[in-house]
Amino acid sequence: MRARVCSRDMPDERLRDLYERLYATYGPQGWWPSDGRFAMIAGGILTQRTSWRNAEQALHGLETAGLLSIEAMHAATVERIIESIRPAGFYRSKAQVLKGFVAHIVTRYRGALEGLFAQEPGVLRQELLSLRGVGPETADAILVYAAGVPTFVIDGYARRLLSRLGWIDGGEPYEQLRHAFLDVLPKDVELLGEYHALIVRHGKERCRAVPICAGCPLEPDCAWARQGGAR
DNA sequence: AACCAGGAATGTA
DNA sequence: TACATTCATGGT
Repeated sequence: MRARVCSRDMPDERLRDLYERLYATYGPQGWWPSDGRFAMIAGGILTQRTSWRNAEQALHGLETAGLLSIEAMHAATVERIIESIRPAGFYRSKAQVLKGFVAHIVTRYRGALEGLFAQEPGVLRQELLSLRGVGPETADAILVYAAGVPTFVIDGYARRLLSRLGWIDGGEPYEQLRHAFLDVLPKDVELLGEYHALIVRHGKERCRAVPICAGCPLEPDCAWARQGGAR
C-alpha cells in the first residue's frame, strides 16, 4: 500500500483520529515536565538507543557531579562526564556529544541557550543537525520539548505503528514522515509533543493491551498479537 | 540468555 | 542511495 499519509494535497484525517484515540486510551504522558532546558537536551542525547530509565540515572549522575549546566560541563573533562553518565551506555561518544554541544553554545552564544533558541525555527533545526551526535530525531525532540518549536519527532515506534496500520511501506525517509504529521496537524507544540509521547507509550505496550485500529495488527485477536507481540 | 531501549556516524558498494 | 557496523549499559 502506498503511503497516502504523505500526500500534502490530501490532508489525512487518519492521523488526527489516531491522536484522539491514543490520547483517549493513555491520557497525557507528561514528558520532560520541569527539569530545565539543558537537562532536557542532555536527556535527549543520553536516551539515544537507551531506555529513559537509564538516561535518567545518567542525568542524576550529572546532577550529582554538578555538571548539569553549560558552564560546568564546558569546564569538565570528558573523563568526568563519562563517569557520570555511564549507566546510559555509549558513554564515550555521548560524553563527547554533550561536550561538543556546550562548546558550541559557549563559543557561539556565550553560554546562553536563549541565543540558540532565538534563531528562526528552520535555521535552528539545521544548526542542531549540524552538531555531532544530533540527528533528526534528537533535533526534533530538542525543538519540541526544549525550544518550544512545533515540529514532529519520528522514531522507530512511529514507523512501526504506521506500518502495522498499513499506512506506509516502512522505508519512507524521515522528512517525508515528519511532514506527513506536520501537514495535517495543528502547529501546537503541546499537541505534537504529546502525540510523539503517546506513540512511544503505545509502542512500549508492545501492542498487546489496546486495539488502536480496527483490522490492524494491534487487534487482540490478530496473528501478530497472538504470537506474543515481539518485534 | 538473547533481545531491546525515546539514534547517529562512518564505511562500503 | 541503501545497507552493515560500531558504540555499551541495564532490564526482561
